[in-house]
Amino acid sequence: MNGNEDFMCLNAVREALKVIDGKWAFPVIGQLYYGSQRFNGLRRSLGGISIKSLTIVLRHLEELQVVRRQIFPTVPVTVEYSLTEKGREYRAVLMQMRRWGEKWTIDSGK
Amino acid sequence: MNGNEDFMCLNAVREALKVIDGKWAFPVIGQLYYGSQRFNGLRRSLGGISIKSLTIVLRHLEELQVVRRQIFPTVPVTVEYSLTEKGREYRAVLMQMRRWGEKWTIDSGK
DNA sequence: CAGGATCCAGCAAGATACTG
DNA sequence: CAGTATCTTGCTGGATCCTG
Repeated sequence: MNGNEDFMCLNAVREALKVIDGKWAFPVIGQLYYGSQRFNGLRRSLGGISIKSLTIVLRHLEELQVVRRQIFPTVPVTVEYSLTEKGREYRAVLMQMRRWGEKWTIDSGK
Repeated sequence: MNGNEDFMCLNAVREALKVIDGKWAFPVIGQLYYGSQRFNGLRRSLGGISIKSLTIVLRHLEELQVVRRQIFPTVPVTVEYSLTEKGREYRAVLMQMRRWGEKWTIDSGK
């Protein structure tokens, strides 16, 4: 049996699943594809996200090294969020989702 | 602006995201790639899933037409779950996740 | 501006008991 | 075997107030 290869594969997929875990991870990443943005800019772009939720999802993505956080010592402080190389390459996953979605979605109006 | 194309794209991705929503969707799909299985067979394969959770995730995937449910009028009744074509082709998404995961995961032991 | 801290509602999910 | 029904709990995420 090749259970070990299966295991490696599972771990890799699980790592990818972590990235889009939670209600806001995908919207945030999608927004960051447009370029780096600041905290409150993201809040406005994303519509209804709470301060807490945005903080948490950004910390989470930072931990996964998908998002980079840069602090500029202005007054008041400026913080910019952007995708890392790892994050930009995640686009391949989302594009594959798009292909699948476009092929199989009847998109019944609405 | 091509905001409309963005919108179409977003919808397609969202559709794909629905498939792996929840704690058990991916494990169940992964298990079904091995072939069609019955309810209690799935339960055993998946380890710690509860009856209720398995029921819910299967209904959910059935709704998305990713999983097919077949009933055989034996005594007692036999119910088999398998992936549809739509479900099998979802593998492309998971494989892309795998590629990304293998490229970017340091896999620090553990 | 960019959060931290706290409180709370709602849902996801597990445990258990029962049914055709 | 393949679920349904019910109870309960833990976590997700929103609302609100406060800070450097």
